[in-house]
Amino acid sequence: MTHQRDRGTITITDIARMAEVSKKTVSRVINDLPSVKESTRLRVKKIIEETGFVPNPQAQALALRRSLLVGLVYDNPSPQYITNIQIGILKELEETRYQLVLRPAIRTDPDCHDQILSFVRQHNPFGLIFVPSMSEDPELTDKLDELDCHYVRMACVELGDPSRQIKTNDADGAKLAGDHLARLGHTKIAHIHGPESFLSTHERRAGFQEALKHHGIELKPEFTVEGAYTYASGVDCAKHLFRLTDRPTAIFAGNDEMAMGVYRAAQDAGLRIPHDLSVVGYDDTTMASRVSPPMTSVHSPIREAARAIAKLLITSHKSKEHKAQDARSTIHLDLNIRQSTAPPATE
Amino acid sequence: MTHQRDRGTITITDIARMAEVSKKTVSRVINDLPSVKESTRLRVKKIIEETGFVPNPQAQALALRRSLLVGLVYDNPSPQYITNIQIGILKELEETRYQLVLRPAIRTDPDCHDQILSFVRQHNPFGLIFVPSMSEDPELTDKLDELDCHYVRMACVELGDPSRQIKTNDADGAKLAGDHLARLGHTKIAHIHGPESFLSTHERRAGFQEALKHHGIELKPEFTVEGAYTYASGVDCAKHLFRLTDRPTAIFAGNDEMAMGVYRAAQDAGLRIPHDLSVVGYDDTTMASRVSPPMTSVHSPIREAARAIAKLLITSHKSKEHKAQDARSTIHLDLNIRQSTAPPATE
DNA sequence: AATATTGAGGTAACCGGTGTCATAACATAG
DNA sequence: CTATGTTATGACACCGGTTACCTCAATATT
Repeated sequence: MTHQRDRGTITITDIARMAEVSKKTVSRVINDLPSVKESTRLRVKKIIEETGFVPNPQAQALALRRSLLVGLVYDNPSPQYITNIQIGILKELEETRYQLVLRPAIRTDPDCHDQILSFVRQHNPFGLIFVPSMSEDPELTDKLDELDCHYVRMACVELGDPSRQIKTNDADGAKLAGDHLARLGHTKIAHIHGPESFLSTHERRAGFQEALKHHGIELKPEFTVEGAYTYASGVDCAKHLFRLTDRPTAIFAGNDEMAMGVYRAAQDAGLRIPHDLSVVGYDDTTMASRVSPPMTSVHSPIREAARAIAKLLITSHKSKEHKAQDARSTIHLDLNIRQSTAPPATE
Repeated sequence: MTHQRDRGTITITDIARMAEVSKKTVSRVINDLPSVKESTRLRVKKIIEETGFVPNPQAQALALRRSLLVGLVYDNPSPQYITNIQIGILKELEETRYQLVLRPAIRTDPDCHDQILSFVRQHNPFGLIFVPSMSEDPELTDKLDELDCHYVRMACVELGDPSRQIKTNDADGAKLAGDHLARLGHTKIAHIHGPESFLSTHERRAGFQEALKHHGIELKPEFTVEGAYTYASGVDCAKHLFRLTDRPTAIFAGNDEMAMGVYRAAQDAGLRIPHDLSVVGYDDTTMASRVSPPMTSVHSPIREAARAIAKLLITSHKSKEHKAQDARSTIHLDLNIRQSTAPPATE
């Protein structure tokens, strides 16, 4: 007589009874542990299959001190960016039993670390996924190591164990932008970069600078201004550049948000894009293709990168000596050339 | 001698020993249950306070058959919308122990229901939050009722228990749009609405139509076209409208995405906004304020609504007879008038 | 032949809480 | 001063898994 419970959920005890073995043996089968005769293993598996039994996550979490939760730690406020990250991760987690939990953070918040650490201590997540710029905090990762918490990171450069990270190679992306503008014949090229506290700022600026240098063009200090990766800062920085006596004919903005700000400032200043000013963005957001004229932007496959990082979290945990190189090499950057860039107007 | 465990986590047993009471009494204090002498309660509370003890979520979930997970079920793919929803919910959940788990769904997927139901059965979430258009599925909610699963909904109309729902009153929002265009003097007004399968489509269209009627204007069938709430469909629908012999002088799009499509189509057709064509959107996304000219759009406080719905989930569970009217009444819609609307050009 | 090793499997305690029920302490009524 | 509630508290099983440890037979080793 089957003694059904609350929602008629089947437990490991039910399976054990049906297969006429002990709970422990069923547990061995579930976890693919040795010391189970092949015939027994098959018999148990068959019953599990037929009944659709799935081990209770809470009970496992309690016993193993490790839940099925995967925490996504982020601070980038761009909706487009963060939803792409989420979609990528969710895609990878789809067929697994893991659940994605959102852990937004504010890096400047004094108890930002504590919030994450207390989440880890209380909920014993399977692991954490860090995306920029939360991934760039070495102190935090040190603390997590102490707690023996599993995590992987997405970042623009290598920082730590390469087998637990996906590198987005922002410098390479910026090089594409620099190369493109130089080839068009621009020489008076400006760059609006992000805040110094972001590694991507340095990477993108360095890559851009290197590409220009390769073409014998100097990125002048007065043509290099600091924005905040926001629309408003893009407007301000562009206005500043337009006021210079010998204004630039091309601007590479550190991200699309700021590039959109450049569009606005250009319009206000009566500059036509691309005739009077070429603009290149970074991120290739949806907006880039919808503005008028459609904007040239560096495209980074965020979704795929997010999926790869989620995969890494799951696999790197099992096989510690796993090679992440393959995953990393799939991150392919390219420049989406649209109508916001053209050769400089002849005087 | 304190026998520390793995991460030095303190358990209810530790507290019990320190307070010289049984586990059960500590449990009573934690859950604010009666039958605890005031002096005992205070003593236990003090120790809990001092040690920073927090009950283990997995153990509670196992015993109570109810976890601290709150599932967000959505299918709206707009990044801006969904991040606003998330931000609002997270804000409300911040000081609680609940964790937000993402459960994206595809309504047309045949096993969309099964995925949600199996999540519920396996993870025993505290509750689910449904946002449009996932909230409009009566079959699904019936099944959840069977499972005795707690849920709340955000929707544009009332559908079921009002104390477990937040109404966004889309019809009222659309009325604002209709009223605005009519007051400007437009009579040849078109509406690009969403798919018929969305309740918001009907609400917005009805509200818009009613506002026009109030001004003695008819919403002609040939000026009412169906889009898909996407940018591309907006472009197509607008192109169709422009080809009509007596084209409209104003268009109200069912959402900003489609309104952006109208912008593109207008530009391609050489129509200047607002001189040749007035455009009104719905949602008041970030893009609305950044396009050129900045777009008039119906503003709905999504974030606040999301926060309210999360609050409802938590509170309605405790006091079943809780009044949700207050929460609902705070949802205040308004029209953000920008430069995309103007009186029709005189012939 | 005696002993060690291995394989297959079971038993019982445990993870950290909560439910049920019994009981001690105390207050009130008769 | 006992009878009777009521309040405060604890003992113990249980939620559904896992780990540590044990048994027992079959095989390998000396």
